Amino acid sequence: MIMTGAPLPDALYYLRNFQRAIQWVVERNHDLLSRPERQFADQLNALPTPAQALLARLSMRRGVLFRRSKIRYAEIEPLESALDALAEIGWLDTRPALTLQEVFRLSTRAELAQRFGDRLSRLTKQAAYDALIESHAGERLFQDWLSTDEPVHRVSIAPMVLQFRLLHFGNFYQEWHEYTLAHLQIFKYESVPLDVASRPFETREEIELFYALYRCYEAMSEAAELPELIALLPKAPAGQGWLRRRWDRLRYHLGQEAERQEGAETALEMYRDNTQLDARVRQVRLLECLGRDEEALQTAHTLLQESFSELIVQRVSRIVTRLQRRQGSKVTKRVNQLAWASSELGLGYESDRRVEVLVQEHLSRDDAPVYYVENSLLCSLFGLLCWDAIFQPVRGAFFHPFQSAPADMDCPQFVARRREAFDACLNRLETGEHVATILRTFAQKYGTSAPFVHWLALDEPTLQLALQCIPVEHLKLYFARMLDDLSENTSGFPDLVQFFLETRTYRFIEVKGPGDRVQDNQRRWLQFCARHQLPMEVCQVRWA
DNA sequence: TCAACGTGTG
DNA sequence: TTCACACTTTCCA
DNA sequence: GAAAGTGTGTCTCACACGTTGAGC
Ligand SMILES: [Mn+2]
Ligand SMILES: [Mn+2]
Repeated sequence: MIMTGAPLPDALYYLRNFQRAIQWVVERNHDLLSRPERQFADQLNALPTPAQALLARLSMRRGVLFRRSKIRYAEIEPLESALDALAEIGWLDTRPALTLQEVFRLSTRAELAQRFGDRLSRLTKQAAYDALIESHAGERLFQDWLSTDEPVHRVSIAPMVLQFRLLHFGNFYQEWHEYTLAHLQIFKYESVPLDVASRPFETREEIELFYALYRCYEAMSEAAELPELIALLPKAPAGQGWLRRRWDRLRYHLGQEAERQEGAETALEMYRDNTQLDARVRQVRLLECLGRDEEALQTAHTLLQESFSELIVQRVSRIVTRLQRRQGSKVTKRVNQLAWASSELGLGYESDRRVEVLVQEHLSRDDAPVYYVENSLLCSLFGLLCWDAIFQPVRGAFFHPFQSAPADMDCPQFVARRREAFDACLNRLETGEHVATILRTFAQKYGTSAPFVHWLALDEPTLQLALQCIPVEHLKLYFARMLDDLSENTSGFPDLVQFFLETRTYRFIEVKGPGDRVQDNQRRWLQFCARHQLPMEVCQVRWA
């Protein structure tokens, strides 16, 4: 009997997490699960604990093939019976046939050299593989490839485990480790109430669609040919949810790939009726490049009528101006462009330091410190103030405990769906509660993964200073514009901010070295600030 | 021999 | 699983 | 000035341990 005072650490912590995750999926997807999927969950429960633990362990490792000598866990004993239990129900193939490639992945150079000759030791593993693959096609047992007694096992149930992972997280990039990492507070997530109706997929078709989109993306990253990619593109999804946006994004990328592969017509097909505005702009641009001016103008005007986005106006009117000039017709006058403040500064060139830092040091004074913040300051203030709105438990937005953002963040209706909550947050600017709210959220949620908030870029004193020096009227203007379009207006903030302690004022400074120019999103902020008399200026640096 | 890299772990 | 920004070249009016 | 392509610094969990491959 062990009489130690300290509680023993749970050696099977990972199994508890694995079981909890599987259970999570079963509870929420009763109507969606196929018979084999339900059977998997039941069979898992029925397995002896060591066998369950072994499957959990192997599922968290990379790949599906493991050498017997690499499977060894202090808490899983006897290992043989755990292996047998998994093999018995067909979840583990104890004698899989392997390709040469798989053998290479599983073996060290020394072992391969012993089998294939010493000349291999002068080559890299990859070069040796390339030399051998011609003469060593086909599949064989590991013991037949190398002269060894050691077996290799394949986790043949892996696709099922992957399916449950997808049904749990709604993506492929999060893994079972999330449970451990969150438990250890290495990853911190906001806790949002989740009921049994919270799940990433509503229909079987949506699940299939996700796989299809994934396969198509994979093929694209492996530089597949255009016809193959188009064949992999699934049909338009029925709904308008997050999968539709992913589908449109995929089509946008496919269009770009098509342009690279000289498939202009295919590209146009991808951009047409695309709900991603990027794609529509690209459609106009491509028509312009093809010399189809009438179509381009037509599409441009439709787009400008449909969209109130400044980014669209900015990019499309540039194209329209060129088209009109080319056609010899009258060029529609641009709306008056307001000028922003701009100054010049001569500095000594230092190759090893960024120009932003040079300007920061040059301008910084004891009573007027300068910080290099770019987007981090205003975005963080916004994220901290609107924390409750962002993490409001809107139906369908949260479906597992490890989300750093609501699932519909990139949806155009994101703000509209939470209008009241956002208004309530912004209203704190009216009542003066915003300072307390921001500081409290900073202290309480520090490190919690969240959109807009850059924890490491800020500390409390800087936050305090910013809130003292930036008038609340200004914050209202900045935040209102950000809320107008979160995807377009949460970048492009200037490099530097300077706080004047005596007067409790501030200014933003965008640094431009020689050869650098104001970008589109920076220009939009500069114009907005010029229009509302907000202190944002450009500092042109020349090497003196 | 050793730095760089990959993998597994809590 | 990027993303935002800077830096570069090229083309055009 | 505009467009397109490329590069860079960020995101990095920290740590232990084994493997790899180039230089000695
Ligand atoms: Mn910058
Ligand atoms: Mn800059």
